[in-house]
Amino acid sequence: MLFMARTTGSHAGITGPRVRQAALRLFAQKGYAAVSMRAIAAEVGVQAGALYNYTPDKESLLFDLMRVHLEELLAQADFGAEADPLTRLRQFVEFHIRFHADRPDEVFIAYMELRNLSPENFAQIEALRRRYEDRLETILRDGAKQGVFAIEDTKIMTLAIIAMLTGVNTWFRSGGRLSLDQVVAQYWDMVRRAVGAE
Amino acid sequence: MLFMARTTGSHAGITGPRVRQAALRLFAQKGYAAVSMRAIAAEVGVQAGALYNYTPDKESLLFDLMRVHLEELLAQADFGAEADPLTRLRQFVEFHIRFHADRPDEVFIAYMELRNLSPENFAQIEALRRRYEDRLETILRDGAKQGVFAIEDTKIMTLAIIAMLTGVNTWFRSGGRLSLDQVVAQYWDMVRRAVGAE
DNA sequence: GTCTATAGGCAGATAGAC
DNA sequence: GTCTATCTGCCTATAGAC
Repeated sequence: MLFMARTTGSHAGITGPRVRQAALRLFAQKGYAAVSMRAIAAEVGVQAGALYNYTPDKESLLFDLMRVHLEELLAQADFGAEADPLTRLRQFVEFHIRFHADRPDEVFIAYMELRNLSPENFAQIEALRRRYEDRLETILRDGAKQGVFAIEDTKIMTLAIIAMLTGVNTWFRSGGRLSLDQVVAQYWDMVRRAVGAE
Repeated sequence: MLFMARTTGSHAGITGPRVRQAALRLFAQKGYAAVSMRAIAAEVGVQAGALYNYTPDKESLLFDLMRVHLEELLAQADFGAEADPLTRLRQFVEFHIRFHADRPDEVFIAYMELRNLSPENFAQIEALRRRYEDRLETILRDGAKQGVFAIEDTKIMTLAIIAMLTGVNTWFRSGGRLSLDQVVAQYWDMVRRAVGAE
């Protein structure tokens, strides 16, 4: 048969993604603990029991959203080690701002709902985040070693830069006073000065 | 009578503060939505019904914690307008780091639990926070006007500095690798460079 | 794969005794 | 001011029909 008979309901294979998307939106809007499985089911258009075909429990839903988000972050955060540190730092700043501005809900959840993970899942998420921080710290250390940057403590500088850049998400709105290009340019100025380049 | 008879139980006047302290600790640790009135009561050592002698409802407990925190912040954030902008900026950086490091639970709640406020209460809290941001923005604008700072957009610089400084709370632990004095010194270096001073 | 029904438990808030 | 008892309702997760 070239054309397979549709199963009843014909939504096989798409409900799963819709469940994750509904959970993402609601968790970001109201907070994990304040969102019931019934609310997620209602957003998808099914009954609560049906959700358990796609997740073993509510926490796994949260964990998977965080894990996938951070794995995508790591997959895309590639700053060629052959380039000079100043170029790599500029690439990092631009990448971080754009990636996070594109995913406000994921970013919000990944920072705000860590308390709702089991210790094992928490450790996994923290390990992924740590790997991302290490990408920036490597750039800073390379630059400091070559004398391009003047940095007293690369660990603090790493955390300070990430906090500053991630803060963009709390106020940036597409279509507002500033374009994302302008935001990137201004934060790049601040970061370049902060590391003592040029 | 110079000496008043004690009322039965003799705790009149101290249960209220203990309720707020228990709520603060539990909200910060587990999140507002995940903490029940029964859990707060257990921490204080009373039954759940007794809490309603001290708060009309659960949300008021949260709101009052945030409001008092931000009012204390504003009351202490006084940077003499007569001094030069660079000195006032240094005072701001030191004050912000120390004040926030002293109150990790209050800071956490005031940033993470905004979603659980009614629209009216949310607006009040945001107004207080905005007043605090304005104190920094005024310093930056004065410095820019006098040519002491080189700042393209004072609003962005304000938010970037506050995000960077508040980020200290996510990793700083008293007794760790760095003293708070060292942290203050390093962040002051970064901020001074970021605004283009000297 | 989705439904209905339900088990078993906890939630916020209130009433009335002491 | 605190207690016990309770109202009313929602919670996560599972069982079994279709």
